[in-house]
Amino acid sequence: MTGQAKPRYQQLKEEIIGRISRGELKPGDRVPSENELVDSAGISRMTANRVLRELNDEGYVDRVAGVGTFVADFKAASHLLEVRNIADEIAHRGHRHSADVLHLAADRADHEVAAALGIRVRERVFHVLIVHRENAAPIQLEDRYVLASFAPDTLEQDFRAVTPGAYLSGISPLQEAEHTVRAAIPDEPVRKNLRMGAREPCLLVIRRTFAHGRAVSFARLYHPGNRFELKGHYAPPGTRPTDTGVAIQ
Amino acid sequence: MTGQAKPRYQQLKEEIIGRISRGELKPGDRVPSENELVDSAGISRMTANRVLRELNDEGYVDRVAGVGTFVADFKAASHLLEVRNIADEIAHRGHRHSADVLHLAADRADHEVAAALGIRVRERVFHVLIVHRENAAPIQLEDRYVLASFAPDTLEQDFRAVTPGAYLSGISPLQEAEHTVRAAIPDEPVRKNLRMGAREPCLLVIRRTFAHGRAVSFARLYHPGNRFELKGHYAPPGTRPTDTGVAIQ
DNA sequence: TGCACTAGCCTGTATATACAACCGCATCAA
DNA sequence: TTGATGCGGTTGTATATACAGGCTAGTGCA
Repeated sequence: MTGQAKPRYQQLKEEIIGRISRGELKPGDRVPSENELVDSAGISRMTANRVLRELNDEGYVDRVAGVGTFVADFKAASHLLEVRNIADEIAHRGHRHSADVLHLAADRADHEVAAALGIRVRERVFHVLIVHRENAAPIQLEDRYVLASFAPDTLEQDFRAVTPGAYLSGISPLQEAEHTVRAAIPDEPVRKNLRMGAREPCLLVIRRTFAHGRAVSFARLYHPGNRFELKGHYAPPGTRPTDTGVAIQ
Repeated sequence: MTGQAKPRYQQLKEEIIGRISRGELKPGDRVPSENELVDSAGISRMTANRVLRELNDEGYVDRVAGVGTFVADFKAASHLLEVRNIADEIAHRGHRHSADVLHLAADRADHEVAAALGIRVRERVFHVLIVHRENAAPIQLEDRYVLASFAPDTLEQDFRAVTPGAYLSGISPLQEAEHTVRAAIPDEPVRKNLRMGAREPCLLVIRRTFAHGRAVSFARLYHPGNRFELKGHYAPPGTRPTDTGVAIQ
């Protein structure tokens, strides 16, 4: 009824991915070598090689000949998941990033937030509101809700120094993301915080990120339409695509 | 001087990818089987298997046990490359797609178009302007320039039936895309064609697609901000991400 | 102390072989 | 005519083996 036995290389891949996503193996940790898998799992080295090679191809681990196999940093994936950390993005252009935390508290989920995070209405969630600036010009208003059980230390963070996205990635690799991009006319508070003109449109990115198979964060990212654009580049399969948010020059 | 000999499996992969991208092998065509590669390339079957398996993983080919290996339809990739064919997208929602061709001619490239396509200013390019509708409501204004040498039959196409994106994909698989997303206030002609209100923002997608390593098409896609949004979902590595454009309900 | 070398582990590639499952088609039997 | 059978080609998986090349730590020599 349940179906065929999965191939062994697939079973072992899933077991290792499971260990990574449950946090038993963290970025930088050593993964069993081919020979260790041969001994522990009773498979041939070619099969062990396939397990680790495919995990490498899929970005879960990094392999270094002569050294070993290690759980990958999830930075590359974060490009996709976070439209790249906005602080890194700004630094990459040689500009200066600064941020102000306008709000940081445990609030109650409204209907929209509850639906997005899969929790009950009025359940406790961490809520943070941050303005990000590039060389003093406001470029993003981040309105984010975080599942309290996922990141219990949220209220102690200094989000001027570490963006919420980076903080969340550090807790556990964010494995899945869903985002929606809209053009909209911002309401008064948003317009004020972004120093936008009266009838200027904004680019609104609504994002949910997932870890351990459930939504852990829900964010609305507002960007001034005349100073910001999203760029994406899709390269042929086999190479890694990149997505970035950039300020219009 | 030139460097290491590449591994044979890699050489063979590149040779087959080359045949696909030069159009010698078209979607649906049969790719040499593992045993044929064993004979023709003088390699072992395990190596031939790796060649075809990785091409399959990277989406270049489809493999069917007991039948053979065939060049893949590039539909899946087109989701990424074309923000999914808008006609398919609308049909997928059970709605009716219609389109009007407002302009279809060989025009001269201005500076922006010339730069985007890597041609000289005033060089001849095909220019097409189309309004796409979902159940009679205009949802996209497509302002596209196509490299004449790439698609010489452009002027004979009926773009009410086949979208330019689908037409171009049929000529040769589009292998690479670059896009920019902005929020903007449309100018008068765009606003009129999309039946948009006076101060309504639009979501503007600017896209270049590449084939054979060069830009072949440049398009500006305008969408009414209150009726359209872009959705993306990034799944864990190993699964294929999808990107779609959807109308707001 | 400092340096060169080597042993040992690791990944990367490649071969030869084996068995299972799947598919299409031709052949054969009812 | 219809249905069943089997064969050959194809992919999918797995093993055992081999050699090359990279890296590290420790050994031993100067």
